[in-house]
Amino acid sequence: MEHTVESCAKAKLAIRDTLDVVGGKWKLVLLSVLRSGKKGFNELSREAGTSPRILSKELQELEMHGLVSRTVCDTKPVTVQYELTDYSKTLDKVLAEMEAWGHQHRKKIVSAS
Amino acid sequence: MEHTVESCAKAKLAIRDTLDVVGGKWKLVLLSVLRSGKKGFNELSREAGTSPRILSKELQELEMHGLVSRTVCDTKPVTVQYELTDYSKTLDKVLAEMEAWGHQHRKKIVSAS
DNA sequence: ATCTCAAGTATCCTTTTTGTAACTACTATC
DNA sequence: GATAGTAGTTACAAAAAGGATACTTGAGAT
Repeated sequence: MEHTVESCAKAKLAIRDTLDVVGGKWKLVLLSVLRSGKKGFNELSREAGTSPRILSKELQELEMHGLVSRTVCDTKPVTVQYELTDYSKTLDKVLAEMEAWGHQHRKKIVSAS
Repeated sequence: MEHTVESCAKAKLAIRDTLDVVGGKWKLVLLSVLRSGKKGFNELSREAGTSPRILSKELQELEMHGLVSRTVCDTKPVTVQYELTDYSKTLDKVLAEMEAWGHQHRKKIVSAS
């Protein structure tokens, strides 16, 4: 892999595109949490640690981008299931690499102190 | 790889740690741009498309985290070289995966319209 | 009737981020 | 002396993001 000025312009664009979809404080965390299975709204709110307002907005955006599906279940009280889509699996490697990096970085920081 | 609730708590933390270091609009873009070689301040500003104010702040943070080195050269006008550190190479896979994803996502979107 | 629980929404406010544009300091050049 | 190029900083404003809390709606349980 070479790093010319032109190839970097492409890379820059791709990075930006990715950040537009999964950037911000919560989207990757939500995807990561949803990997352990489908979740209801409040359940997700608890596990991710987001307030309902934020969660609602983030989920709508993830749904728009085809990364999460929302299913209303005919139970009483009505429940909703949020679940990863097949397309979201294309992000698996990104998530895996970020998890791995975060993990090793924390170890590095801790051992240095 | 299994996705239990506990392993997801770990994953969540790691993702958060990563986002704390390279999250935001510019850091990954700057790292990506710097992959084509060391750059001066204004050069970086032009290529990345950031104003000096933002660039200055972002570079300081990247330097603090050991991802970028800053070298003052004894030229007239004084110039400064910003360069990737060895440690920043640990992010190569993350960057590569994000680039790949952004690239395929754009193709998908374009072909759908 | 009242309480509870689900999934959200509405309101309000604070913090963070981003951007613009001007300005500094230093030197070299015209 | 005026101008330009380097690397930033400062001041100010605008926008985006994030957070806390209360409220809504509908049905079942007490």
